Amino acid sequence: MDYSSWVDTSLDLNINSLRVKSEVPVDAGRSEMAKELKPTFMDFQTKLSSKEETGALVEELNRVGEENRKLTEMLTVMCESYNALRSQLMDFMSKNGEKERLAPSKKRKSESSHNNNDNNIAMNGNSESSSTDEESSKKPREEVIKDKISKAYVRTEAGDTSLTVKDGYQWRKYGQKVTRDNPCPRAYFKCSFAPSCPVKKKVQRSIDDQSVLVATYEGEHNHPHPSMEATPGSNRSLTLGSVPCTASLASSGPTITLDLTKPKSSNDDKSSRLGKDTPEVQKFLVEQMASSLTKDPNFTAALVAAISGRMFQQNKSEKW
DNA sequence: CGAATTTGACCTGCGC
DNA sequence: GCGCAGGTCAAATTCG
Repeated sequence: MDYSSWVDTSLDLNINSLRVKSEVPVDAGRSEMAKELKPTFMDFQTKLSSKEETGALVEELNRVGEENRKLTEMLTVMCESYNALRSQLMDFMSKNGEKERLAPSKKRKSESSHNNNDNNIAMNGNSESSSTDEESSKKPREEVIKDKISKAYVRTEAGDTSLTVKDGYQWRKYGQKVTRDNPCPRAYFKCSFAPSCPVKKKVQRSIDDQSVLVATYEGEHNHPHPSMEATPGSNRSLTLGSVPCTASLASSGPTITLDLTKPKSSNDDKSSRLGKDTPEVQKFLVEQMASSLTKDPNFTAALVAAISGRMFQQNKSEKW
């Protein structure tokens, strides 16, 4: 999918007032910049009276504000596109899921209802949440963990045989089992960061692609994310609500695996939280934008020009 | 030596 | 009720 068609991340920052042309090749631009900047700002200083200068600054401020507004709109559009696409995906998967469920299976009920994830098109979630009070009294141990189930797909390096998914939390392994439908063993983890945290995690390699780890999270953490407290920014994973979003660094660059398999019908509040109103989502998108901005040589050049220009301007005004 | 992991035994739910 | 399969427990083992 071509995400670049949604939003043009190479932002046109309208830096023409500084005469740093975006068409100038980067390397040439950087060397030319020094030559170009001095006369530009000398002209800028000498030609403008203080009133004009104030006006220009106000104009600049307005322009920046306008761009800020545009960015916000772009972000909104992007989020809406994401939501639309997501709902389409849910429709598609629910149709497929029904087909699969119609097929007679000798497998256990629980397996067919929420564990048909072998082909990476998973319908996970709360299909069992309709259990009656009678049932829940029969199995009190399960009632807590059945409410929040999410999946994360994490690509690992080829030689990596460990079943560890680095999502920032501390996990204690308490079991491993080879399941019938997948020759790769499934590892069972409990969250050990907080003693009372009920969250469990199952990690198993995908039967289709053994380099992909499928992590199934059950329950919700009753404590803040460890990386938020300890080393913010050191961990490149975050959790969007109960939906994990895992970033792993590969040789070709960061791979981001989002769990989009939450059923639309269940947990409507969750679904809406995935939208533009979720601060985590906005933070994540802003980080993505910031990342793409800093990678853009034109933006970097413009930033250098703007900063050096301001400094030059300030030095001049101090001297005068 | 304490914490973490491994692994076989046991428990539980489900289909027949 | 029996067998199967997934999930959990806990003693043994490994690791830092």
